[in-house]
Amino acid sequence: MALKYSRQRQVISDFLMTRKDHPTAEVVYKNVRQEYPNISLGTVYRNLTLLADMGEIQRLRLGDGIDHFDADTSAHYHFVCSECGAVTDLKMPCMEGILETARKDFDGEIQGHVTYFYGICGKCTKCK
Amino acid sequence: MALKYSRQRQVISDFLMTRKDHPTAEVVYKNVRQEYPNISLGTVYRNLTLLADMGEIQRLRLGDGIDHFDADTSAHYHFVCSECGAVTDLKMPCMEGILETARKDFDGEIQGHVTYFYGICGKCTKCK
DNA sequence: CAGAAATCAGTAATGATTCCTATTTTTAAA
DNA sequence: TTTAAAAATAGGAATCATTACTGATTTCTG
Repeated sequence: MALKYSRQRQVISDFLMTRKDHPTAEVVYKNVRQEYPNISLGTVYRNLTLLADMGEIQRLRLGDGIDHFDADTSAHYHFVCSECGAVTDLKMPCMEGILETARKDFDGEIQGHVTYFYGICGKCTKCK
Repeated sequence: MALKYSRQRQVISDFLMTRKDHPTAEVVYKNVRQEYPNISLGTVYRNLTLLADMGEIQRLRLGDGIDHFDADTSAHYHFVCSECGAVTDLKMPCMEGILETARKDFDGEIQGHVTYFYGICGKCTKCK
């Protein structure tokens, strides 16, 4: 067996499942530390990467230069607020056909696409 | 007047226009240095940011953690090779309507979207 | 239970990018 | 053309997210 159980990985995974705000590694670290005070940041990073590689979580790269993590591994789109940086899910269907369109006249294999939307979130709109 | 002419910025801008491969700041630096030997990396970064802010070039964030720059400021999509990292333009129309779809049931202002495709480029496909 | 293999905590290293400062350029006006 | 303020530069230090390293600890299999 290559992958051994680890209490730390379990706690990280459990924490991520409770969140719908797509936290960063740093946020995961700070929260997990509440119940596991001497977990190290490196362990958080390593396990987030492991979980993502196993397909149990999703790593989101949304242009802010910081990786966000999402326990919801289904295909769905995200919105990023340019004001406060909040990341939220969008209730829109995954765009089928977009890959077909991209494949036209392309020399190579297109395997997937990344899409996210940006703008000002509801909360920030109201605060102005 | 706020923005003054700078020979360095001109050279950077000129160089970028000759390229269709969306180079990184580091690549711009190495190339520009051929004809401008003591330009500094900080100057390259500052001017790329300035040009992008002025809308004269485009900053591309394609998930590899390194910013790429594109002198073509028209709306178009990119393909990133997961094997070699090459970035190429796709000849597909900008997806109108995608913003409308995203705006449905969303509380906040959606201003735009970022989309890129990934897979294995033609060159890497052949080399296997 | 023992021993190998994986994981950990803590810390150092990395790499892209930004910031800082004394010096040099640019530019508009005298 | 000279001048002086504002902006830009070179070079290097600092930042920040992330990864790598290492000796100690935990997990698992027989």
